[in-house]
Amino acid sequence: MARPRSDDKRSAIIAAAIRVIASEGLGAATATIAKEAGVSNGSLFTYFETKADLMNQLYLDLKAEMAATALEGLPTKSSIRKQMQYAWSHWLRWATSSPEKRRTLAQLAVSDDITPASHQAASNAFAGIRELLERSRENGPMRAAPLAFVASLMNALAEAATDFMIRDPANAEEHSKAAFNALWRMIA
Amino acid sequence: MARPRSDDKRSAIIAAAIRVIASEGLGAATATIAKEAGVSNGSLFTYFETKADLMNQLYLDLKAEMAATALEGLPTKSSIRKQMQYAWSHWLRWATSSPEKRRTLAQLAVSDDITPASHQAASNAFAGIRELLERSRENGPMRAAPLAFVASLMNALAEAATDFMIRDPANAEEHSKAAFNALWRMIA
DNA sequence: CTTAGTTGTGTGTCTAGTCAGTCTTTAATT
DNA sequence: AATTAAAGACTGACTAGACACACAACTAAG
Repeated sequence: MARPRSDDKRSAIIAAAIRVIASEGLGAATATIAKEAGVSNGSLFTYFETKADLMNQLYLDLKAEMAATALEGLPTKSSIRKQMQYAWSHWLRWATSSPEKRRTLAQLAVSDDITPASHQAASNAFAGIRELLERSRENGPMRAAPLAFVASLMNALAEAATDFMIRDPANAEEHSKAAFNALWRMIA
Repeated sequence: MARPRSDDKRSAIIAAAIRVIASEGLGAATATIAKEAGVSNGSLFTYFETKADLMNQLYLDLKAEMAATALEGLPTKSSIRKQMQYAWSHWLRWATSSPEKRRTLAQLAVSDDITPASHQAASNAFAGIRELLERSRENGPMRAAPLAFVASLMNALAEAATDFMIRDPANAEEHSKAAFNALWRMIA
């Protein structure tokens, strides 16, 4: 061993990438990200082998943070509906209150250099939410559909609701509730 | 007047762009698109001032085609539910049977160089579908929500269902129906 | 004193858009 | 119908700039 890598620097690069990609899109230069993070161009590549590698790790970090936030403090003793509602509102609150993270995540989600493995891993991070969903729909009209299908629909609703909330922040809370009720009608 | 521009060439460029962007993403070089279209590098720029201009026109063309396909042959005498179901199935059928167009459209939809004006124009192309939606929800639980909000949710469901249908073509028809029923429960 | 992180300049590659010269079409004139 | 002139589309080599990543020199940790 010799000089160790610094977690701070890794975080700084990730944080910088979020800001820069949110404002410039995926075409953002690694040099710009490095500068924003306060490290040299070259150092970025000791923490991330390639730009694509950075993108993939960033994608995972954000997805994991999103899922964790949704489930943090979940009232596991309450009814399944209450639990789902809790996760939903925390999920959308995270997304609307971190617009840069959300913007960046949206870009990454459709990027060609996120590998299938990363998409898979991201989906695993959502296991907790999928479990809630499974219990929510178990007696509902979609009980026979593939869970992954129902999860896609839920995810799509969350994305769309978030977009709308960001565009119309004054009524954000209302939109969140309306979308949850819509989801519940759909699955339960 | 002198030598007129050829509609064929414009179409060839648009068609080539669909193919190339579907396979290489938005980073595709204009030279690649021109070659695929069988025109010279330079000619592309007599039909489209800039690459961004090409992207915007392509986006509009695709959105318009999608909306037109959904409403083509609409049984205007039938119940509103039947009409909506008709539009829904045609919409999803177009998207699943033109995977390159769909892939390209998905890329463009989140691209930074689609102008707000283009997004606006694309939304106008959906006026017919929005009208169906308005009538569908007029006595339903979302009657008080902004129509644009409900439209976003519907659009999100359509996108998600399409993705799933492409990944699991054997059960495509089933997924389409399941998603429509989900939509209907949500709004009507 | 060895190992490995750090730096920033360097480099090879790639790309959007340009341009000088050429070719095609249309319209006017004979 | 034949000739001519003007407009402007067509071409592909070219340019100017950007970018991901390599590297040689240097520095800090153990």
